[in-house]
Amino acid sequence: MADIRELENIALFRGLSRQEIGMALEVLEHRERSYEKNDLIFRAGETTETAGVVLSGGVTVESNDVWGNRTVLSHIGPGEFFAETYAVIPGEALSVDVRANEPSRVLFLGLGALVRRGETAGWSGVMVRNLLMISARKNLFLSRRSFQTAPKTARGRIMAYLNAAAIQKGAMEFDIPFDRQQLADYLNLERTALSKELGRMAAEGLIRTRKNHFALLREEAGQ
Amino acid sequence: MADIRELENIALFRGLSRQEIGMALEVLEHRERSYEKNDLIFRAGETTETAGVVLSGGVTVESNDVWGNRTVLSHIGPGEFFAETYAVIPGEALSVDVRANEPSRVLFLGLGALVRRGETAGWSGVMVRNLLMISARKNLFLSRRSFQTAPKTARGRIMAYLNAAAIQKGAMEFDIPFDRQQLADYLNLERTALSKELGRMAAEGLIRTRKNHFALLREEAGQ
DNA sequence: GAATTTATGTGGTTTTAACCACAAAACTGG
DNA sequence: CCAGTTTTGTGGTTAAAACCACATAAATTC
Repeated sequence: MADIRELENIALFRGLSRQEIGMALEVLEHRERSYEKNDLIFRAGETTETAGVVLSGGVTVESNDVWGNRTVLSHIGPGEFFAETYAVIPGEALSVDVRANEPSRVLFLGLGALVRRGETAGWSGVMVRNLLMISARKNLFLSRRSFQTAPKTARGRIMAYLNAAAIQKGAMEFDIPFDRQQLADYLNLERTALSKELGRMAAEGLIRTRKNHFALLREEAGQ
Repeated sequence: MADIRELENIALFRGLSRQEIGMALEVLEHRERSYEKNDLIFRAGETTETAGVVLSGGVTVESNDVWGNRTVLSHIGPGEFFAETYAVIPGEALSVDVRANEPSRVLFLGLGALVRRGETAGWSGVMVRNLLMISARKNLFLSRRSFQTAPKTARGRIMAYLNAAAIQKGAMEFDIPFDRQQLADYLNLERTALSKELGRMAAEGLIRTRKNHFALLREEAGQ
């Protein structure tokens, strides 16, 4: 079960005392659940008033059309939210699936209640503002992905992605949360085309990679 | 100058009396400005605590890299917000330019002040919640664009875009806010490739188009 | 640890969009 | 209405990714 200490670092509860977090959990009808790898957490078409917070593990937000084309929109790691957009807009049907990318624990929070409550004073108001920040940051992430998928060449997209990852991790060497297929689906590339381009880049001495571990080898790649 | 009646329909002021809107305008240090076509309103790299509302005309949010590659992220029409994400996150540098797509009037509102004010009760709290809804909806728009740029073929992207436009307008015939170059930059296509594909689609009887007016001619294209 | 499944890489072919040069058409401002 | 500008379309070439079939490697299961 989730410890209050585990929740203190979650952006939604920033600025709240432990006691207030406890009260908030009541109001938000929290519940926790565990998932195995590849379990579906939300399905496109559903509606929800409930958002999820990843406590451990990781989930992917993806869209799958009837022809089997998959688009990976984002990866959500520990402490991060998913489906909060839909929880906040009443009746809006999900346009994405959410899937456990590995064994994961998820805390669900009924944000709909929070937003619809007239009351905005006190910790309730603080949480709405926190939620606004969370939503705004998600905007930035979505924009970022747009820039990573904008280049017309595979190399351009891969570079954009790896650069962003390096900047975010603050290191030239890092793990990514995707396997090859998922990275291809994230960058809107075909898997084997991605593999080939990564091979070429390694041959040119730009990167070194094994599985989901990457190292950027040249300055121009890291900045 | 903006009439209060012009502002009543803006999502940010939903649920506020005219009097409250007046007070809010004070707090938000509103100011209005007009732009000519192609004027830059915000420039990538800047920071702002001020968001914009389009009162008339329209603006585009775009990214331009040093090699001249342009990506059009979105078109903002009357009553809609831009840069509110950056206004809400203190110190976050814009990763996009905002440009007047035609002669436009813009109302600027200092949302930073609103979010940083401790007070969340009363109309101030209502506005924060409205802002959350605005931000959440922008999330949906950004996701939608991701789905429109995800297909690997020009035809797939064009279809995804036109379908979404038809659904949004609730009609099989409509105007789009983009010229050919902008639509190409929105769909991450090369302009002449877009022209050719549109030509092919017209030849196949799928669509009819002249300038920025489009008509979808077959059922399978309209749903 | 053998068998099976899953993930990744490679070669070859085909399709398609980028790219380039230019023509035609539509708009603009005197 | 004309000259100049901007927008849109077309043809041809090239580059690149999609696609397919398969090989290899790694992980998982029993």
